[in-house]
Amino acid sequence: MPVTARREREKQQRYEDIVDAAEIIFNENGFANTSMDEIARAAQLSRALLYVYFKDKAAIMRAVMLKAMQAMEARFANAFTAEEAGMKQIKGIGCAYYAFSVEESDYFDMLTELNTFPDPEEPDLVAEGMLRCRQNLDGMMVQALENGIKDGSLNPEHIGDPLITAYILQGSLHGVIMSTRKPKNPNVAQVDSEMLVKRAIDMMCYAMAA
Amino acid sequence: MPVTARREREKQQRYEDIVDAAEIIFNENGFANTSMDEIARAAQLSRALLYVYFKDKAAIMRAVMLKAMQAMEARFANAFTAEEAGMKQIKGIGCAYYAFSVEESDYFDMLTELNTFPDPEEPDLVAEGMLRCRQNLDGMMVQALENGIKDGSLNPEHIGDPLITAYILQGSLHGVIMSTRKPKNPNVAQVDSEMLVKRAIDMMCYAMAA
DNA sequence: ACAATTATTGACAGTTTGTCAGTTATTGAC
DNA sequence: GTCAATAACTGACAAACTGTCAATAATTGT
Repeated sequence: MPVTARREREKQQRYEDIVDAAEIIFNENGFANTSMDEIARAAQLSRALLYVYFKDKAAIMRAVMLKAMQAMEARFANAFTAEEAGMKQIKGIGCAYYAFSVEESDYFDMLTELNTFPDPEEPDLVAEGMLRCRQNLDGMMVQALENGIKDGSLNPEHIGDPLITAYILQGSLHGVIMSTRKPKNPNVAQVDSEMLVKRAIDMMCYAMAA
Repeated sequence: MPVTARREREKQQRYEDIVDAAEIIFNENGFANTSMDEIARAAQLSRALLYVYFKDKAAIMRAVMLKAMQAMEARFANAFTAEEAGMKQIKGIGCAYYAFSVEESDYFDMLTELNTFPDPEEPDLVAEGMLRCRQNLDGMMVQALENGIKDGSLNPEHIGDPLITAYILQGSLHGVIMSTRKPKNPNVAQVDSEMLVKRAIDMMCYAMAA
């Protein structure tokens, strides 16, 4: 009689209901302009119940951010397995990052916010999930770089420590895409952002090519 | 009888008092955890008076962000004028950016936040100042790139449209530095961030070199 | 001296937050 | 089926914060 198990499943379901509802509202109004009341209404629950499942609004936000990271991880994995050669894998991951930023732009923006978002007071399951996700992302990049060194498509001299290079690639690509997303600078708004990002990817690849 | 002028100066002074006080509190507690009351107390003014000078808390934040941009602009200008050759100017600006992120890290973090910060409902003097600042930044980068093409230190084929390349350089460098600043990823925390950033600069320069 | 203008503030109404005592629903034992 | 125990859920409260406005205080020119 797995009654405990069913309870557990229902609890999990409520949790996801809340996160799914919050995701919509956050994307509509932004984190700061969203109240717990709105989330509760969207999830058809009482506001007080939200506090049973989450410490506060920021904790809900982090749960949504984890979803965003996992969505990106899936795209990275697709791009990674679609190619054999290291250079092509790197380029593929770069393009996947850009596609992600266009096709799941809300998630991309959440990952941008994550950079300035406060960490939880005490690590929880969400933080743990984020960490695993990050490690997977890093792992794929490192693997691709090592592949490229082995298969001769990348220059080991230019890459040095693959982990460091992976950080550089991720950071710079995120920065470039980010700078084209909310164009407070009217000049940037006018440029073709796809071309710009592709050029950035090409520059990095050129700098690493054998 | 420049009594009006003195009034104007005093008004300007109050304005700056508020911004200076807010800057400290924001950096201590973060924007979200700062109340108008705290700012008012720090500036030794009544809370209501803040609303005479600023529409709301976000407007004060934007004023601080403008200061941050101007601080960075000054560093860019120093680096730019310190060199003659285009390549050296670009590299110098890159290093200045990193130095800025270390020596004025609070300002750097504010500029990171600026990416996800809401724009004012209606453009004001602060927004105008930011725009000018951005144009100056872009202008210096473009100038340096054009210098490099003229003096043969940079490869025009690899640069293409200097403005596009300027955006790429700024975006990617900001992204790389940002990714090393709040290391939610414990691995990143362990790496030598100066080395990492310098390597990123070298990669970009290598990709543009003649 | 005083009317007019400008600067400043106290205090109010409206939101939102986090909590907790209390209510309702579900379960397993008998 | 009944009922005590446990779990799920909620109404309602105190505290904090926001933005505004009428009222007060200070400064100016006449």
